[in-house]
Amino acid sequence: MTLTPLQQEFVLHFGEMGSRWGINRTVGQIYALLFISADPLNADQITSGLGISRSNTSMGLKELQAWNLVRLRHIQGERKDHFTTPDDLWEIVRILVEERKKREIDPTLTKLRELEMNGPMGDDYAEARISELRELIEMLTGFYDEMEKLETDRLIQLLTLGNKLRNFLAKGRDLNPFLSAKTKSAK
Amino acid sequence: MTLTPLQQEFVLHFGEMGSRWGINRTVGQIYALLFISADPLNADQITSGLGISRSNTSMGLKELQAWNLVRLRHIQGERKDHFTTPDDLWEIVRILVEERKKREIDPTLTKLRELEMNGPMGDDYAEARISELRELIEMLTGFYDEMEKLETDRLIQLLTLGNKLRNFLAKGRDLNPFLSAKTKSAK
DNA sequence: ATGTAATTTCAGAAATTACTGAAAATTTGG
DNA sequence: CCAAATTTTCAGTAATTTCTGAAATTACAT
Repeated sequence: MTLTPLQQEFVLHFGEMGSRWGINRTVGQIYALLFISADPLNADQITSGLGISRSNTSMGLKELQAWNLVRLRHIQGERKDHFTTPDDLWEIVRILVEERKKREIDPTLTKLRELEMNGPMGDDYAEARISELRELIEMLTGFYDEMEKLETDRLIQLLTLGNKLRNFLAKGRDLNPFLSAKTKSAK
Repeated sequence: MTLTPLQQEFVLHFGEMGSRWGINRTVGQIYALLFISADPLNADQITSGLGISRSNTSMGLKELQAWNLVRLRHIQGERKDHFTTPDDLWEIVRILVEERKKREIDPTLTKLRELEMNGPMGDDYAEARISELRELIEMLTGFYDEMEKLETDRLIQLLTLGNKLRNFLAKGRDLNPFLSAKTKSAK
């Protein structure tokens, strides 16, 4: 399979960005190719389109499926497996956030709770810092859970509120005392 | 310098998570150590505390400074440079989001705009997909810019709104027509 | 100015991660 | 159930990244 010049450039960019996104070059390229292809592709098309080995394609697809970013789609009358990305970009965003949370945040939250569980160990500053960090992460993931529940058009509404947001969170109203006495001074 | 058992475990965890966060093990460890240390540390303390080479410490600190995650702090009467993380966790969150946006998102946004600029290239599906993606990223970064402007306590107020959020974004009110006719059907 | 302390740079070694080709395993159509 | 097609696995190799020690540079005190 030959890529159009536009596909080519898009795919190469995603390959280069891959390392910053925590995936390797070919995984980035495979994803990009599926993303800008109108129809589902089979593994051989990906292999020839990207000029990589068939086994590399297999591993890349496996990783993308583990990320939930790629779907298997059977094509009528075709024997080979075909793959595609979700059409709905919002679904992709949800998946990305969810998976990154699972991989990058949840393990740390678990570890922090575990460290707190082990009871006071006489290391006051470190203990304060750890529980402060845990509280912060809980607040952020709590907010994420709320946003997660919103239907897409409600979410868009929130994202495009613009300065109406500042209005809603009007001065002096309903202030949360969370930050009142932080370790700031303790350091 | 010897670490307390609590510090030790915290530091090791950050080291292990480093690869998932896009930094290497020692950089993660250095950051973690500065984070849970009550006082600023100098490079030799970090070196002995983590059991790494002096030059590795130097490079790690350099990278963390490029990330804006550690600060140089001069200690009265001390000749060596001392380093510390910001005390305020919210500041750390802002820095992290800002830096990740800069590294992981902005280059792609630029590339997408560039591809669109190169004018229609007769690859309709890819072009539609690219502009859809650009619009989405612009919306998300626009929202980020709004949140960026909020003072910390206003931000906390928003994050802890809980189900009041759903109330505010009440059914049928002020719906944004963004998603009305997407490429969904085009694929 | 000079010597010492502190930091950075950098070439190569070590470790890790990515990729390939061949072989094994699985799936499917007849 | 067989044979062909397809996919996956995996051991070895290639490529990349990380880390170190030695040398170079910079900062500082006297």
